[in-house]
Amino acid sequence: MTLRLHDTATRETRDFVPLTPGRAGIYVCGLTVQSEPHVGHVRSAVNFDVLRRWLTATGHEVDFIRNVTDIDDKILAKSAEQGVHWYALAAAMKRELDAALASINVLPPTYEPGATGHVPEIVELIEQLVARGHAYAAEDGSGDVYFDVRSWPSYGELTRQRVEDMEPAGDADPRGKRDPRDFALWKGHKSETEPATAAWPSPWGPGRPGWHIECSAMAGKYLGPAFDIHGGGVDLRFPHHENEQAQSRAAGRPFASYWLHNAWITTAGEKMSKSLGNSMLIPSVLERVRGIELRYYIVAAHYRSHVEFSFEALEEAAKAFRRIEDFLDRAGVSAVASEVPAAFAAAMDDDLGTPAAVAVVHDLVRQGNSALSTGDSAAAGIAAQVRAMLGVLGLDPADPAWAGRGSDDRLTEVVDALVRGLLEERTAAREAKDWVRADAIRDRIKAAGVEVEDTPAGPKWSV
RNA sequence: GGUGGGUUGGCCGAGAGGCGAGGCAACGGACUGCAAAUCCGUCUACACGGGUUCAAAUCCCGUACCCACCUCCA
Repeated sequence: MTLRLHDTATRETRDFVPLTPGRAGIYVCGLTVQSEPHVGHVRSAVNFDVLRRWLTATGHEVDFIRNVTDIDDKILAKSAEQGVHWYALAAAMKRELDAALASINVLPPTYEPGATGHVPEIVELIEQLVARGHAYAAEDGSGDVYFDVRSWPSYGELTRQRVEDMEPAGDADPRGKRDPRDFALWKGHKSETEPATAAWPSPWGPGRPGWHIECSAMAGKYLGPAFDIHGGGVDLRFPHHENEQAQSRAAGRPFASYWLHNAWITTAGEKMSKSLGNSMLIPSVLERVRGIELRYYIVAAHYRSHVEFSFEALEEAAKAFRRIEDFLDRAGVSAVASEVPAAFAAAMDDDLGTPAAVAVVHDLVRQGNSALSTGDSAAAGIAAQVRAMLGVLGLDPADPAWAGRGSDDRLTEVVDALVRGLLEERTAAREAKDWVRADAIRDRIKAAGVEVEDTPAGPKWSV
């Protein structure tokens, strides 16, 4: 069976056929580093991380490029408000993003280019577009350069919209545009309002890149004129991805073969960016659940399904994940199977059907628990398969990526030593059938937040 | 106005013509000194109104409501 992906450009789920067999080039639009990352932001990263891991697991060599927009209107506006350098704000937010992604085990991209480091490539691409008659310098002397939407007949093809039907940007300043729908490739420097550091030299005078052009330039540089998969959030389909494709194709580059878009996470029906309090920011969410549990929550929903975020649902997901973890604990440290079960592979091949894939994990967990309770030796093999599946989803609790998060090893040793003494007393009481005393000890430990379970192998404690 | 998506059991969340995804919660049973964990079982749902079909949550027509995008957005 081969991987099938839902291509939002054609609205079809079709076989993934890489341009070069055994290789996959993926470009994902990352974040504009202008504020702290929230749950919605990391969903996109997790979704495409799962795609990457599955392609890798099925024998592809993956080139995974995720950009970071480190200069734009918002960064400039926010930094001005806060009285800091724009690059200081961008760098600080980039560190927050890195920390958030690391906390949920999102693999670092093969390379993570930023717009500010690719001005020459951007300028070169704009020059190509001007030379081909698809872009023009603004006639108002602003130093802006615009893409000429009317010069590119297939503009709108990605989102199946006709230029005439598009709502003209009423609020936008038409400046030197030939058509209100033309968009900026290059933004001339505004020396009276913008810092001098936010400008780079260009044939059209000092300025900075427009938002869309950076992705075309960087995808082209690292993945070539044609590459396999372009990803991002649904909101980026238009205008961002439409414009990226128009720019790239107008410059003679075939661009992406498949377009993948992840759906939103909302709160109370609203976009997170609108309703956002601090509680949806990653550090606060991680005060409620562990990173691996947050990741499970994201992975358990299909990437194209809208998710209504709630802490109740998140905590429920955490419980479901602990069931998987508990099984692995009970089964003991195991190997990782080299192959994933066929039902799991089939689910993943079907447009990354992680919900069905997670259901397969749970089926195996139940079988494994059953084997453990009857002393069946199959349990170890099942645990190895479970670990293999979790690995693909980035959810293997034994992955060193999770180490050091959630529990401190030295502290665990200290607690273990203290609790063990009490448990020995309790065991003695139980052997003497002194249930009152045994339960009193268990209650005392519980009052400190430690649960005790009696297992055939003796008492076990957990926080 | 244009474009795309949605409405599934107490809850979360899959599925896309027949064969009950999975989890959480609840209830019953097994196990246990009692628990916990685990296992077995129970709870038979698809917004509404028509239609097609031997068979519809799934296809078609209509209606209602919700969400996203239309140049800041993951």
